[in-house]
Order: sequence, then C-alpha cells, then structure tokens
Amino acid sequence: MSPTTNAESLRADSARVRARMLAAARDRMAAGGLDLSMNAVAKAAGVGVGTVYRHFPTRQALLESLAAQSLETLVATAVAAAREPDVGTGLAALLRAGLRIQLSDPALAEVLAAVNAVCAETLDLSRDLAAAIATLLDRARTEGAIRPDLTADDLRRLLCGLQHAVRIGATDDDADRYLDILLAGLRP
Amino acid sequence: MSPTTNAESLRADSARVRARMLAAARDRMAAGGLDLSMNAVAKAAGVGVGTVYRHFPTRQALLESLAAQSLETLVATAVAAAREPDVGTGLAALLRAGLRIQLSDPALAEVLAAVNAVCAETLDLSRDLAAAIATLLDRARTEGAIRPDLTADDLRRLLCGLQHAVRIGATDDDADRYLDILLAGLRP
DNA sequence: TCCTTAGCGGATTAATTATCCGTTTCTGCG
DNA sequence: CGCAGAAACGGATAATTAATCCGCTAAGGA
Repeated sequence: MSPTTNAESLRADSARVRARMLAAARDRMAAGGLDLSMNAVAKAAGVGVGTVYRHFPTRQALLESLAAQSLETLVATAVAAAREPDVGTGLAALLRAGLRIQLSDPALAEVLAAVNAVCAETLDLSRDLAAAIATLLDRARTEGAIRPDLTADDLRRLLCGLQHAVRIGATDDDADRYLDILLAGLRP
Repeated sequence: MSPTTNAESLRADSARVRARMLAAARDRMAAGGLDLSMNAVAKAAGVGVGTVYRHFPTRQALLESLAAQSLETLVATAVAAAREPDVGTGLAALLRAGLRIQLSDPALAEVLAAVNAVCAETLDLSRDLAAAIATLLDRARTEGAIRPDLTADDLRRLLCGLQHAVRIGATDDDADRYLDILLAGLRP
C-alpha cells in the first residue's frame, strides 16, 4: 500500500488513527506554521512517532495529505469558474478563491508551489486543476479578455506569487487591491 | 560589539575570518538553497562552529549579512530609478532589477520579505529602499502613471510575490512576461 | 474461537543545533 | 623587541530534533 493512500480499504483502527493524526497536524499547523515536527504531531494525536512515519514517510507527504482537501475544494471552484457564463467573472472568482484558500491553508500554498508532487492523488488533483484553468483561459482568450500568451501554469504561478505577496504582512484590503492589480495586468 | 556589525574596527584576523565565513555561506547557499547548516558553513570556511555562532548568533543574522551587499545594490538601483527622467522607464527598471537580484540571491529575497530585520544595518538599508521607492511612486502618481492607491510597501510586497512566482519553475521568458503583467496592472 | 498478519508504539540511533571554555593570536605599551 | 592583557578561535560537549526498528497488540477472516 502506498503510505499516503486515501482512507479506502484501510483497517478500521488504521483509518481512525490516520484521521486523528491529520487533525492533530492541522491543529499544530494552525498554531505554529508550516514547520511542524513529526514528534509533535504524534504526541498531539496520541500515537507513537513510528505510526506517523508509517502513514507519512516524509514531511512533504504529510503536507500533501493535509492539502488534499483544500485542493479538492479549489478544483471544484475552478471547474465552476470555467462554467461561469461571464468569463471575466469566472476568472476573478477563481483568483479570489485561489488566494483565499491558500491563505487559509499554508499546506496548500506549499503544494501548489511545489514543482512535483509526492503522492499520486495530489498529482491527479493538480492535473484536474490545470485542466479547469486551461478551459477557462481558452474561453477568455477567444473572447479577447486576456493576453493571448497566458498559460494555465502561468496563472498557477502568479496565484502562488500573489499569495506570497499577501502573506508578507498585507491586510485584507491590500489583498483585494493586489488581486485587482493582477486581474488588470492579465488583460491584453 | 554587535555580532553582525560591519567589518569596521574588528581585529585583523576577525575581519579575515568573517569574510571567509560569508564567502563559504554564499557558496553553500548557491549549492544547496537557503537551508544551510551552521556546521557546514564552519567546515567550508575552515573555522570552528563557535566562531560562526559568535559572528552570527542566529541563522537570520547570517542571512541578513549575506543579503546586505545585494540590498545595497538594490538601494542604489532604486535611487537611480527614482532620478530617471521618464518615470515609466524608472519603474520598469526598478522592478526588473528587484526581481533579478532576488533571484540571484535567495537571502535577499528572504530579507525583503521579512517583516522585521534583526540587525540595524539591514533596517537602515530597508528604510533607504522604501524612501527611494516612495519618491519614485510619488512622481509616478502625480504624472498619472500608476494607480493612486499604491504605496511603497505594496510595491515591495508585489515584488516579493513576483519573485516567488518566478522561482516556482518559471523560465526567464516567463519572468519577463510576469514583469510585464505586473507593470500593466499597476497602471491606473 | 483461533490464527494470521497488518499495524501500533516508543525505545533507540542518527543528525543537527547551540553552548562553553581552554587555547591561540593579535595589538598596544614599556 | 618582547611582554601583558584582551579578544577571538576552535572543537568537545550538551541539548534538541529527526528517523528507524522491532517486539507487542489487536483486527478480521476461517
């Protein structure tokens, strides 16, 4: 079994413990940022360190599992945005959601920025996200709403950059303005 | 003496060793990213670990000392940009230089993004940079070249964001396009 | 109920970070 | 020039953190 596999077909106790660990990790992360120690997670979840390492062989694997849920939400948002009748509205909604969700889940910000994923599920979701963004961008391009040279990867990177800019001590109002600036810059 | 003080009024050997350590740290960083271990720096510089810790009590202090030189360059560029006859040209030059220098020196990227500096010199340079940017933005604003609500801090953050976007696997061409997008977005 | 085996837990080992103090090296002064 | 005092070096060592390994527990099918 892949250590980062999703909850299906796990032994009952294993699934329980896995959930406890993810909850504990989320909690730790909310408290102290990205640099959670495996030991701390284990203690918070009331399990042994070995158990944490078995489920998540590496820190990156743990982060990806944490980010998976947020990533699903983001993919859903992107798909919805791609279907939005008004392309401009859809694009704005996607950027806004992408920013907000990254800010609320540092693990997702990390995973979105990472060049290559560790676990297969993340890879799939990333592909889905890229596809949805590409669809939206295609529509926007044919309508002349954006620069023609903009790719889905560009948008992903710019979104990560935007997140970084906001994380560096910006207020919510600042974030809105930066979003506005990016949207304006994307036009042809 | 402040451990991060600049080379003046140090004992001759001390200055020598300090320079060796900074060079070693730069080298290590070029090789393996931001997460250089003090031990590795010490070994590379041919000094004891204690010496490294005496000069740079914390990793952040070492990073700031590394970044200081790049930061000086950036300040000089910003001052020159603020004097540029054509405001648009000056702004473009500043952003381009700010991006390039951050990419070439990860320590600077870290320091620029940091909310509060550890050593006084960095603080001074940061202030100078902010002042130069503010001057440039004031001029641009009165000429109507940029959105009126843009502050020097905004520009700093956006520049850090841009750096992040590029670092995430973008090519040089991508970087130019992102720069273009940001510049376009800054207009009123 | 029993047997097999996946999975748990934490003691143990490895790696890293940070401190402390005996020794060396510099520099001002006689 | 050579000595005294101070400043700085260096690495052994303590403290913290990461990662592994294996004996034991308990889940779930026969």
